[in-house]
Amino acid sequence: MKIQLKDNSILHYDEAIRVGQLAQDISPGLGRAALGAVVNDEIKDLRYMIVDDAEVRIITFKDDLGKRVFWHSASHLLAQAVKRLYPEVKLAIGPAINNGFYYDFDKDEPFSHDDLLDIEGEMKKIVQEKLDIEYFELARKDAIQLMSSQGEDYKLELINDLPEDSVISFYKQGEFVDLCAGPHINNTKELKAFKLQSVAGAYWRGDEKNKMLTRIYGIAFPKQKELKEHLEHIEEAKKRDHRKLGKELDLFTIFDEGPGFPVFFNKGIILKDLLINYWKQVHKKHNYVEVSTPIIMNRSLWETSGHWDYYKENMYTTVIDDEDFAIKPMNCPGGMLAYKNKKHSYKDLPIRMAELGLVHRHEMKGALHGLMRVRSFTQDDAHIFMRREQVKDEIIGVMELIEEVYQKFDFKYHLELSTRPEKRIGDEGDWDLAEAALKEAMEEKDVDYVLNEGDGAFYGPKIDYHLEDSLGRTWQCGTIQLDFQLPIRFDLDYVDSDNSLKRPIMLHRVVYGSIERFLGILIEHFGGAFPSWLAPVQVKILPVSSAFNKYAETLVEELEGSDIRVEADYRDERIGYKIREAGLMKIPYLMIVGEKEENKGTVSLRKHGETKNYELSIKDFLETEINNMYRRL
RNA sequence: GCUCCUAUAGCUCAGCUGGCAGAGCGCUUCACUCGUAAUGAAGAGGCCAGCGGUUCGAAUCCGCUUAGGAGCUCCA
Repeated sequence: MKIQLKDNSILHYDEAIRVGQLAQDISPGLGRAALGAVVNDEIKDLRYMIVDDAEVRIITFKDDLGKRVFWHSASHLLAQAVKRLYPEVKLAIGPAINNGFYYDFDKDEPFSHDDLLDIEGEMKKIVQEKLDIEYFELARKDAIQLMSSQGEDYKLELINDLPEDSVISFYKQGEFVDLCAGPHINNTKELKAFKLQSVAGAYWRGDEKNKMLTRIYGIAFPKQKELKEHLEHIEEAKKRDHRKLGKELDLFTIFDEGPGFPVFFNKGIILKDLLINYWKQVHKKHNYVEVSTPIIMNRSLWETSGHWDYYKENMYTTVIDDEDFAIKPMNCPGGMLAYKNKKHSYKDLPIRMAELGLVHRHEMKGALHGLMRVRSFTQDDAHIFMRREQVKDEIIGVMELIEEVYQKFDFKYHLELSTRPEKRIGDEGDWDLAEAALKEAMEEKDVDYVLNEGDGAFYGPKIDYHLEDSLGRTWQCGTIQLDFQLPIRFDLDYVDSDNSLKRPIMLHRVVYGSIERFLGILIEHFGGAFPSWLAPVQVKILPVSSAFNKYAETLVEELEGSDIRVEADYRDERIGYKIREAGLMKIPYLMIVGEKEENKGTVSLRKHGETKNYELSIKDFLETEINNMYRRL
């Protein structure tokens, strides 16, 4: 007997029986429950069946939901093993995440590396025991009794927070029972390949006022081969780490003498300058004007802006002539002064006032991360002052600018919209207007976004652009934030057509976010092998022996005359050695020159990542390669 | 800031249960004048992150500090 499902998948007899049986057990109140993992003979792929109300769907490990189900079950496997080895440990929560799963435990002594190996061993045993993973429900009273009998205080807290009428569901495998909404795979035997990766601290319910629990992270796959590939992929990704490449490629470093304060070397500065030049070009095109405001300003400015009261622990302060001063953590107050410097007409708006501003913030030391999170960075800021009816178009304009820049670098990114938080200022009408403007802008641009309800700044809602690093961690770079607070605090105005004074609406926005963070992303994105327009050294000339150094010098001059960033390696080293070294520095173009080339007035061109050689003249090189390169600009 | 882990030559790392500080790369010098990813030889280079403790004796064990890493929290 076979059953045909909605998506035309075929189930075999015993699987179908199981579907029928389990479907009966599912309570109507349950959103969905996993019915089990089966191996489809034809597709040879691990599959699960999910009942979504009445609809039966089949998902596989390839689906995002399939992965989450699988990893969630792996987290239960982890918890079961931990409870067997350490019965005194209390369980907190154990969800699937984007790349694996974790489980939070409350344990007096932290887990050591060896403990992880023991736990993995116990997990393997449980897999071999082939325990069915069973679903059941309890009335609130019984659920509380069960969890308190097991001393699971955290689970009790979770149950108590569930709404009165909600179904309280559990999953059971062997002796192990866990409060859980599911779904899960149906038997521990499917969890064939897993690895516990790390131990970390994490606050209970993500609140730093709560107790810090011990979190174990892990990853699991249906097949050993997939696990191996995944772990290899991580190792490869680590080679692209911008901190490692920053050192290897001589771009930047961070000395112990200045934690969080990066030091850029010449090649890093070239990259920064290229980013800045491109930025200026794009902003000019989009009709921005540029200003520059001081790094240090007095206390009264920061009191007006509110930073002195609300942001003080992140600010570096000093005393000059007995007066308090602060080093700016943000550029906006300076921008407000620049706007206020003269009266504005409604005809002047929108004013798009850009500033590459160096800001300093006293970030917590544990938050620092290479160039991604530093204490001193350059924001590619701009403040747009506009009339009410210009808001949506200005937002769209900024979105288009950000897209233009990110596309140039082929970046993968996603958008997040954060709306009004509980603690906020300003009247509801302004919030309505602002949120509507952001939403409309995104709808008009037809972009997907993640909605973070209640996650906006206290002064206004925002759109954030998140970019991925080599390990898939995302970093907020671009942001568009509406702000009602500062125009009021600084009493900004413009003269409207009826000669009345009106308050402009302001938005803050950054495209790169910070030059430093963006550069970090950029380094990891290209793995240090920058496209030729960005490479700090574009061409390296390698004479085969010192007899050809003279010829190399003439080539250097010729290329420099065409504004190519060029170096030559005049050392008495073998050509193979020079090529290897230049290759490790990921220089896009190597020009090898010896007797043959000198006689013909050519070079032997070798492109990064290729072993082929092209013999051509500098003139041809400039006309083909370099023209191509700048055509992409 | 919190939890766990880490710190040995410029870089990457070895150094077992405490007993004279090691390698490769890089650097310097010499020889080779070289044809597409490492020429050979010699040499210099270390208060084993810092401070304290245990010990006859500490790179090694313990504590504190500093810095780094994985997360959490917070943020561009």
